[in-house]
Amino acid sequence: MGVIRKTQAVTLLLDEFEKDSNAISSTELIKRLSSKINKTTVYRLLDKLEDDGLLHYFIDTNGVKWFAKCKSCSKSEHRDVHPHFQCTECGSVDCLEIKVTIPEIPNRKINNSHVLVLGQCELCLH
Amino acid sequence: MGVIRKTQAVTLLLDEFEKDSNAISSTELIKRLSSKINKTTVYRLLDKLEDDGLLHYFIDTNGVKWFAKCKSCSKSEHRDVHPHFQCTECGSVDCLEIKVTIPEIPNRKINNSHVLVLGQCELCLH
DNA sequence: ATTTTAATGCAACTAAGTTGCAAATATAAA
DNA sequence: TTTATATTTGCAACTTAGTTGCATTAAAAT
Repeated sequence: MGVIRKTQAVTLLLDEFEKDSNAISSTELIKRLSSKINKTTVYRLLDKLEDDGLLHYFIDTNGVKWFAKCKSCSKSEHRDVHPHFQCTECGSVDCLEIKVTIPEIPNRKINNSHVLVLGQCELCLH
Repeated sequence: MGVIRKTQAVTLLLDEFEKDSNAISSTELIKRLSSKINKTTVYRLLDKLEDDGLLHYFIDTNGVKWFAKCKSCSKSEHRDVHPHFQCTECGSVDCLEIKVTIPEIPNRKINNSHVLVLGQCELCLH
């Protein structure tokens, strides 16, 4: 897979991630773009852009999928594996620049890890 | 909420967690119990038992909800907040006894964190 | 300008989970 | 032990996220 053509839909979708530096949920994107892009296309593009290493995603505690721009990933590897933070009050999600170390585990091979930190964001702490 | 009566359905559901020391996905539970308990009841009981501190849950990278027994939680707090491991080959999930430390983050209050480690389990490494 | 192939929209579908309500069943009270 | 009360359950219908097949449209290559 992966995006091959720079279509209008690709541009519109990537624009949303330029406007919004935080993560955006797939359903939110579908709402925002509903007048311009069909939801099937949104889902397909998100998949492709993730595949290309332009976006990464993760799933929050409600099962909602969130996407955000990658900073240093490529098609061959998602190097940009960082923790995410979700505010339990306003629900907003963003990427954390911190490093979380997962210890070795006997008899298992660790390939990857997903860390979601829950708490109150800067705004909601007031 | 919370479970008040020790009904047959509660017993059947908890039995599944006695049989299986790993985590079990909600859909798997619904399948296993389909002849005995209605899916609505399964969902409702899982919620209640989670609320009571008998089970905890988390969501995997596919958005599937997994439940497992708690070891030291109570109704007032889920103390048993540990990482989970999912095998990328067979899909099985279990609880890890390791401790993962999340560093402080400026301007945010951390309440909780969810860590999902992905890799190959003991069996799939053979 | 024409051809080729990827991308898109649409409608119909699937699968997970939820809701309202009537019927069943635990538990408490008599 | 029977009766009353309140929780629990099953069912059917619904919601919401995401997927599939296919015909049409739009990039890009020729």
